[in-house]
Amino acid sequence: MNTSDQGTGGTPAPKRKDARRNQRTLLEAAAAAFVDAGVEAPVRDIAARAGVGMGTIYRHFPTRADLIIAVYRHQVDACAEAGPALLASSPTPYAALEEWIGLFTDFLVTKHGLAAVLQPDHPQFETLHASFLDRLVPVCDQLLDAAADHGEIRPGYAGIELMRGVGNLCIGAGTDPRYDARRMVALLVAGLRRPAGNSAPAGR
Amino acid sequence: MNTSDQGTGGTPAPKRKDARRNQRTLLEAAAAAFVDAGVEAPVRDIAARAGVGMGTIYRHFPTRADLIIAVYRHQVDACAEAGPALLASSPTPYAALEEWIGLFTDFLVTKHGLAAVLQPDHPQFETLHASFLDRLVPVCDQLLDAAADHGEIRPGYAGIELMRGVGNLCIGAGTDPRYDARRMVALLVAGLRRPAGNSAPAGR
Amino acid sequence: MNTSDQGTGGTPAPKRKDARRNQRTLLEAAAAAFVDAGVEAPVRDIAARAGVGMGTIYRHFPTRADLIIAVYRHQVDACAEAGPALLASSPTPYAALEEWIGLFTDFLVTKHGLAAVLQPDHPQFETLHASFLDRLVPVCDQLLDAAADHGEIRPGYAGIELMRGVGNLCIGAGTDPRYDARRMVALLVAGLRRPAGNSAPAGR
Amino acid sequence: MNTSDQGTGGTPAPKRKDARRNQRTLLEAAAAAFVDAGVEAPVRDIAARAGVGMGTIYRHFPTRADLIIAVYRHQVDACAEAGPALLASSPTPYAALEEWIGLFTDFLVTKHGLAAVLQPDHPQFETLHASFLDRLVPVCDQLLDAAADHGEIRPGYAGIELMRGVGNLCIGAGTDPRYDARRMVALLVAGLRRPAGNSAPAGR
DNA sequence: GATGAATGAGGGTTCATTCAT
DNA sequence: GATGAATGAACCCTCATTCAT
Repeated sequence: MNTSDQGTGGTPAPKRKDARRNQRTLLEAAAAAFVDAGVEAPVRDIAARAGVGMGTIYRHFPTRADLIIAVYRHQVDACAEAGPALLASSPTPYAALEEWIGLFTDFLVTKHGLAAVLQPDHPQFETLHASFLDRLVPVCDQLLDAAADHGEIRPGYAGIELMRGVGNLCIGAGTDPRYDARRMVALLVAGLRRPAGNSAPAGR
Repeated sequence: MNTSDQGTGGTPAPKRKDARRNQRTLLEAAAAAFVDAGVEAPVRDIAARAGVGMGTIYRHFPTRADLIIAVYRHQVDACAEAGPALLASSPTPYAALEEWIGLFTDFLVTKHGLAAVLQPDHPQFETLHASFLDRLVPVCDQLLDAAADHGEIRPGYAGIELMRGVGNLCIGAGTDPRYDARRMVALLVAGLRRPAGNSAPAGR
Repeated sequence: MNTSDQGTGGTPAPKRKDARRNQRTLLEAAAAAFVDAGVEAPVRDIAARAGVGMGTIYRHFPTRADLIIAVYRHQVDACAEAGPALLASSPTPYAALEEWIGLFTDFLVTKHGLAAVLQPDHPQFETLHASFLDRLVPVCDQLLDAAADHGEIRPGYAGIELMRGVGNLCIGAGTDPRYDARRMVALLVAGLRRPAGNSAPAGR
Repeated sequence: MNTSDQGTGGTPAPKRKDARRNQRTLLEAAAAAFVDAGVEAPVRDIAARAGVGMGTIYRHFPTRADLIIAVYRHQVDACAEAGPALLASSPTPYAALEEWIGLFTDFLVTKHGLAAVLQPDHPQFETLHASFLDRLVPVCDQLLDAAADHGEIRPGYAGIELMRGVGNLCIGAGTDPRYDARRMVALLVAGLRRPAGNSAPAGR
């Protein structure tokens, strides 16, 4: 596994040292701007925070999706890697699933505005959508399968839908004190549990 | 008691026949525009669809919130009224809850873009938020209470959070065939069920 | 002198009694609106104050100039009529002039925004300009001539320019406590006085 | 000490050569537009005249007040600087005052539409008002004081009111051949003269 | 490479004026 | 005649994106 940033896709790391430093500055500035103004923060603002010109941003990240992906890259990676680890260390697969979904939820909830990005509204965001989910969905699938095999949850649920569901539940988290995204996510995951006896959720 | 639009409040029906017809046209155009472009669809576009000038929209609906509320008014009313009816006709309160949430979900899923509106991001949307939720939350509370009293679900969940959760799950429904909002909503509602024995969802 | 409003021009008085009442209401509403928002007050506002439709205003006063003229008609008339009276009753023609200019100034200063109307900026306002000045300029000329004949002021100043000057000095009166239009008008009129010996104002 | 525009404050000169040229073009276009359409000339028109996009105007002059100030900056400065010079070179302070007011009048008369700006109507124009008057009023005060000390004029008149008065007299100059603003200004200044014997202007 | 100036589409809002009812 | 609904031109302002320096 080489160190150059080629894994799942994304912008290749630039050669020159100063350019690399520049890119890091940029990502930090973007992350900060995203926190304050959402992932749709004006390019000019991000550039200003980073102390660079707007052109520099466009050079490094031709589309906004590229920038967003890069900003959250590391955290997505960390989350992906946590999956197998949790499966190995948790008492049961379901517990691992709960834990892992919790990690993902924390990630989304903390990063204000990110969740909204997983919406396939804007055409440009397909890239983005794919980039995030391609990395995490297999992990989620693995956890779901393990829990299902273990008889803890009803089978037939795909990682992709669970991820999208959790993502959606996290939209707007933190803006309304009466809405606690984590509680709702917990409810969703609880819904997966094999019911005591009857009354399986229909799903239509 | 005349049939004109006096129910719960909102924009009073205009006097003149043509204006009334116009208002209806407007609402239909807006609904269509919302489906295609979300509730932030440009005023100009909505006016063009309706074949009227922009001023006409501003006359009938001074703020965007007024328009949105008016567009969904009837459906929200219908949904609110369905609650008690279902409670009376269903075998158990939980069944009524399931059914009712299904209605709400259908409403949101069909009206693409509406769900995004329940986000308390934009200040203007407080009005809107209130208008929708004030009407439906009490109904949901009633159903939740009944089901809890009946021992079918765990107590302690508020209508507001469930509504928000369901609303969120419906965001972007229909844009991705792999994501079925109704399935996820069903899962969420299933999560409310009193667990057979152990392992209550934590909720943090 | 007959009572029907035909003197200097303007809208002929309508025949029916209710229409005449309507017109009075309109003028009062317009006057009030002009005080609050200047002579450019939105037609809709004036109509609303008068409790009539906008169409009614357009019927009675096809152009804004017509309305403005009508609103100030009586006061302009009164001012015009005061000229000869003052000339007859004042100790000297100059005193009459001072007094009369004072009346005119009071009229303009009180009627916020009117002064700005005497500006020949907007083409439409020629009508207006003429209407006001045609009535008052001869009076002013008469007073100037009398004072000049009496040796109290330097000859060669026309009523039209003095009126315009006074009108201009009244623009914006009342918006800035440091600017007292009446003081400046008094200065202007004082400037007309035949100088003791030397240094006649050049005028370039 | 470089020549770039750092004097009294205002918009800093941009770094790039093309931007600087652009700014000049803009100022000329704005000046021309102001002459034709007043200081409220549409941003689009000014931009079109200058052959630039509207954004360019907003970049250089974020508010309309900034633009207006910049347009008249140099001339206001020149006028301000002329005051002390005239005082030094003129035979008497009153002569200097006459001369200086003449300069100010020429400035206003030539720049049709500027005078209207000194009206404190629109809130935004406070900035503007201040910017112009803060520069010139002290000069005028100095001249008034000198003339008063010299016994040439009656004391008690403030620069601010004289400036406003002159400004007002210049409104609409050049649109009506029968109105010569310079003549009226001369009259106003003549009114300041200590009267031969009696009859001081009242001022109310 | 980096910069940030310039562009201009895009969206909101107001209000004089016309004209169906 | 009176009404007030509808029209749409005219403005304002923002910001993604390009490209000269």
